[in-house]
Amino acid sequence: MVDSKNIADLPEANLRKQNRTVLTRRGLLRSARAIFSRDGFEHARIEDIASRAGKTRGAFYANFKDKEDVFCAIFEENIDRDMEELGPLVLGLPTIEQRVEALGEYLSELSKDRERILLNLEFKLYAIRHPRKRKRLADLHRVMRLRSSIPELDRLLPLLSGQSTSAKLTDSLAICGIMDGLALNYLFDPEVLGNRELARYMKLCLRETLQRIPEPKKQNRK
Amino acid sequence: MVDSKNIADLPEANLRKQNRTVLTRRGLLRSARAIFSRDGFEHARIEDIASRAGKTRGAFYANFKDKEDVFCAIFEENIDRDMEELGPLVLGLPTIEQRVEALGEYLSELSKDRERILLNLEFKLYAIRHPRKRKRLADLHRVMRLRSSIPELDRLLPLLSGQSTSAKLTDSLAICGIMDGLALNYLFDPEVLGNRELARYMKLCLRETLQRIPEPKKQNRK
Amino acid sequence: MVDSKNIADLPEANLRKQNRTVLTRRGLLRSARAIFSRDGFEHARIEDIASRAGKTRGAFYANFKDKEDVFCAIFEENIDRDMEELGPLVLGLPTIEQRVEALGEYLSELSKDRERILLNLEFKLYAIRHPRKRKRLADLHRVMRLRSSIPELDRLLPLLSGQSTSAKLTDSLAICGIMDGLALNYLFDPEVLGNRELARYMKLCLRETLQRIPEPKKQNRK
Amino acid sequence: MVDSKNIADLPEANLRKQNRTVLTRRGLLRSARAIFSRDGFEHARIEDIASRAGKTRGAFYANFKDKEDVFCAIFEENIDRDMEELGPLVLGLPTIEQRVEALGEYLSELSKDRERILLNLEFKLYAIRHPRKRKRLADLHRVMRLRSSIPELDRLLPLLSGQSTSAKLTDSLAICGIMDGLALNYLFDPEVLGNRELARYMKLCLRETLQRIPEPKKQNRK
DNA sequence: AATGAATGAGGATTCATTCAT
DNA sequence: TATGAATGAATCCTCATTCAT
Repeated sequence: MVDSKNIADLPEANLRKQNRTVLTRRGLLRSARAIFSRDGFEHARIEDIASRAGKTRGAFYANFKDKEDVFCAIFEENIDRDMEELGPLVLGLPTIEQRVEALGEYLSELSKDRERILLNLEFKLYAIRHPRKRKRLADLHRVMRLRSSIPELDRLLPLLSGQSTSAKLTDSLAICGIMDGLALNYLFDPEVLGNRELARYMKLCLRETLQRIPEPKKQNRK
Repeated sequence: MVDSKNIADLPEANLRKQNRTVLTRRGLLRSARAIFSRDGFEHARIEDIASRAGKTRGAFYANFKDKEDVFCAIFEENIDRDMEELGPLVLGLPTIEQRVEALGEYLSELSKDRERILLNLEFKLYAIRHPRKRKRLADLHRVMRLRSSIPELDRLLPLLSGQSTSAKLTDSLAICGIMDGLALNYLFDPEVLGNRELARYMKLCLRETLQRIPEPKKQNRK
Repeated sequence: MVDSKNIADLPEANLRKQNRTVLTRRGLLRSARAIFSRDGFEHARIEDIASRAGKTRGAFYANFKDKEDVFCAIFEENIDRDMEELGPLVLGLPTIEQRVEALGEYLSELSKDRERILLNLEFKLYAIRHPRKRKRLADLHRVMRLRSSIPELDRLLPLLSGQSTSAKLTDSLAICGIMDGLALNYLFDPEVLGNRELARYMKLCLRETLQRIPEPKKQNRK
Repeated sequence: MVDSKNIADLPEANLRKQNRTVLTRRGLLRSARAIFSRDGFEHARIEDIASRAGKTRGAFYANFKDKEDVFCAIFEENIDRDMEELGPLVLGLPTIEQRVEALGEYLSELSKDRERILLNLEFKLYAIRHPRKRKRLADLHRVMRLRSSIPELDRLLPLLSGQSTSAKLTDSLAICGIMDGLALNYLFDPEVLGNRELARYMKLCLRETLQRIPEPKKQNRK
């Protein structure tokens, strides 16, 4: 008796319930991004994260184990989202120089996404400072790189094909690093380090990276 | 006689006392660098800073107003210290390429100074996140740039002379930024982004910066 | 069915929760009175206040912003409570002299309420010493006077009706002042300044106050 | 040899030294009065006391055992100073009413000496709150009363002669109490409780006190 | 799943007091 | 006697986390 009622009821109720759950979690994640990027990991308060999402601490703890848990969840979420945008953007372009141009533009645009930049730095600093956890976090980051940049860059930038996977990783990381640094300093002093410079240096480094192997063919650069 | 003794005594005592004070302060500063770089500004504990210097919290508060005060003091101390090392190092070299080489080497070496890199990032993040204080901190940083890099780089790298001051600032900051980013990512994943790459990218960007104006002379690069 | 249960449940739960909150707050206030009066505002420890109420510091801070906050809350609570007792007590009596008698008795009784007296002094000293806040605190006290003593005394003591409001205020404050002083000194040295004297002086001053205007009618005093 | 030199030198040196010592102590006491009255006993900081006297904490501890020590010293100092001023002021007047008038004027004037009033209240509160020490402090206060007010009031106000010593004490204390209270409330709200009222109530109570025994002779009051 | 009261560890800061000079 | 660096106890306050509902 009870069952038959439940069988009919539950799916619908579950659906709604599940939906609400998903929405809550999503809201908390969005909120956490904002707070972490505004205040940094250490200074961020669970309560601020919850209340910005219109919830209370209880909701937070119903969805995440602790502060570090959301923190990681944020980056796991990022992994997939990122390059989905990059592929379509760059793949269509015919020449390397155009791709460099588009990619540089894209990355220097990213650099102005304050939230993203600060989260990224926060993540790396956190990973660096917690050696116990570094492996886990670095794996997470490595996964991000492997899953996203390489396959994509691979297809995007055929000239890289000659390199070993590890060399590609290195180059990707270097480009990320340069982006990190330029973006950080752009936030630090936008008047001095402006948009234009951001883009210029991004492209310079991309170009270098992409042409490392066929370096003698300098005529390509024209 | 008694007087003369007193006259002699007091300064001596003062000297010793002053000396002790200076030593304590110096010790606390050194310790603060280590702790801030290890734990980050927010997570750093005053007690850790004090006890690492063999002192107690009281000694800390006798020397600094609060955490932020030491934090700033560290960077004020850096300002003068920094480029004193750079001048002698590079000025002696005759050709630009040699200077680029030496400077790149120096900067990529700096990038491996974990403490320094992390402090730097910490400083910039802190400044970015505290707009009220950003002006003060950015001034501090600007002063650093203006006082050190420019005059020095100016003499070091005559090819820059043609640029406006603000363009020089921009370039300096960009180089710093790239260093920040590469260094951060080197710490984050030294296996993937190694020494060699660090130096390579540093030099690439330096070269670009230094040759922006006379860009046509690309044959120099060979 | 499930719905109806939920609908019924939540308010009930809320009620219980709210109740608990109110009880906690009330307990903390009661406790704060005791501690403040025992130790004085400055010397009072939050922890003592909390633990005397069977709670921890956290509970305290969940209910009050800080020490000053409870302190004010205590007096805000007093405002209403006070004269509720005075009205019934005195209004029933027919002659002025009886009222003076009853009021004097009441006030000299109050003077022996150690907690109350010490809190009152503490409050006034605090207000005097914090000019920035004095306005706020004096307002609080003024309100107390205006809301309670005046309307009440007004009805209680018709002979005062002829006076201006400000004169009434003055007289009320004077009576309070004399009570403060006598009570303080009673606590300071009960052997020397005893009950009887307390009452005697209270009544003397009341009589003076109440008869200031119709002062010629000295025969009433008999 | 040494002696002869010392014999000649020391007295002079001692004199100067002693002088300096006395001045230091005096300065610290004066400063302590100001600080205690401004901040209250608990909140007062040794360093504030010292630095207001142009000295450092060391000088303080060279002259006083601890905070409570200065606190008591202040009142011991007061004991003698006080009524020295009162005698000459009042003794010359012929009639009781004139003396009441003068005394009332004097006391209401005292009530406006902020420092004095606050110190007095602080002293009494402190004594009340430290039962262990209360005896000592109350003795101190009793001595003050016995040494100063009574003998003086005795001579000043011959009508009191008929009373027992303890009754005189009581009356003195009552008058002090009323002064305390009125003065406190005058500081608390000078706009409402002004000069005039202060004096009026002081005189009222004095008159009552002084005429308690010959109370029937009401015609004297005219 | 969500609330919000309560806990209690954690850490900043203050200051009376000591002590070497 | 006086200085001032240093100590360390005392206490405020914050906040991650738990838990009853």
